[in-house]
Amino acid sequence: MIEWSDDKIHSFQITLLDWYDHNKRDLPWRQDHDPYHVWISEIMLQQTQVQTVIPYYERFMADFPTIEKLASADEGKLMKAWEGLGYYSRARNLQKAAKQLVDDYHGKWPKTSEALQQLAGIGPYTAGAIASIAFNQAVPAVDGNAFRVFSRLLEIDDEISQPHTRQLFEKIIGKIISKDRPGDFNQAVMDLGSSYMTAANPDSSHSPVKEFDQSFIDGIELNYPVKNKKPRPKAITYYGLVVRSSAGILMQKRPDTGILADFWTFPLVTETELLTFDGKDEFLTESDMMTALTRYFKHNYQLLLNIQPLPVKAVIHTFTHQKWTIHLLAAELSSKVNLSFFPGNWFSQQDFLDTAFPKVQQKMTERITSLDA
DNA sequence: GATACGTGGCA
DNA sequence: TTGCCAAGTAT
Repeated sequence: MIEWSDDKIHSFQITLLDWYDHNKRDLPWRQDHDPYHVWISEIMLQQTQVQTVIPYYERFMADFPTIEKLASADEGKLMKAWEGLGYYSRARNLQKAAKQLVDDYHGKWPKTSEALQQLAGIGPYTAGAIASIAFNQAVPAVDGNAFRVFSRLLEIDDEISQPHTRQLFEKIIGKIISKDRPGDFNQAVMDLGSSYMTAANPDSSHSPVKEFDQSFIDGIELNYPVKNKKPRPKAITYYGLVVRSSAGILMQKRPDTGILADFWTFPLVTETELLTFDGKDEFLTESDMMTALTRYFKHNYQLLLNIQPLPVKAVIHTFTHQKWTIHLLAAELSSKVNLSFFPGNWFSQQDFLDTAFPKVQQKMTERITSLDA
């Protein structure tokens, strides 16, 4: 790691901000510095690309234009607005924080990074972004761009996923950040990181700060940032049941913790769970599997099912840590049944239009729809 | 301090 | 198809 003199820091600030003034992206949330606008955009942009966020941001502002509207919003409507963006706890924390602001802060924003981090869903990065952009506080906003940009500029070899490394970057950037225009400085770093100093195909030779880029000068910019490899998603096989009645299709509410918390999906059973229930290591025939599934639902929910395979391809969906393969089966309820032991509801066509679903359920729904066509 | 938490794009 | 990336936070 190299260090910069005060003169070099000043020169870097001038160069970066001059480039930003002439080349900054025209984004919907950059029309003003309203903390509500900054906040919503920053939450949406977590682990999500700008082009994906733009239409969501526009719709969100039309639906929930103020903190008060967001705080009092119907949760189903809020989730519908977030549908497809992923990391859904972001949306739930958004409303939780809106209520905090209305109830505990009388609708007045705290203006320091430390105070902002007391709000649900706001961590060190987002707090720094809001404090600097909306309130002109000279604090760093260390996101993936900042890690990449400054690790390359200064050849910082620390592994960036280590929590301690964030503090190192905050300290370093805290010295380099423009004290006059901290918000523009932080945003300039982000624009730089998404243009000339990208992860895969950087264009370092045309970068406005190439003369400050030690790793480029040394021809080793792709060595930065230093990052650990992630484990591959764990493969999980599911059986998904399509149960129809005159009232609609049977949907099951997921647990309120874990992946896709509180979302509605077709009833799902993991192959592992079913094998354990059946006392087997594997199913030798499809018939054995369906027999076990029938017993499983009868035993756990008092549901009597007549199951048969559906002529559709398995649904494959990959999350960050799990890869699901879902085999779909048709199931008829035999005669009159009591659903009181089953955590589910019959969904009408209108329900399917009104409810927010995760992408993996949308894929399953498409399979069924293609059968009808 | 590892791990969980969604989705889409790209090579 | 697989791996990795894209403006992180919570536990």
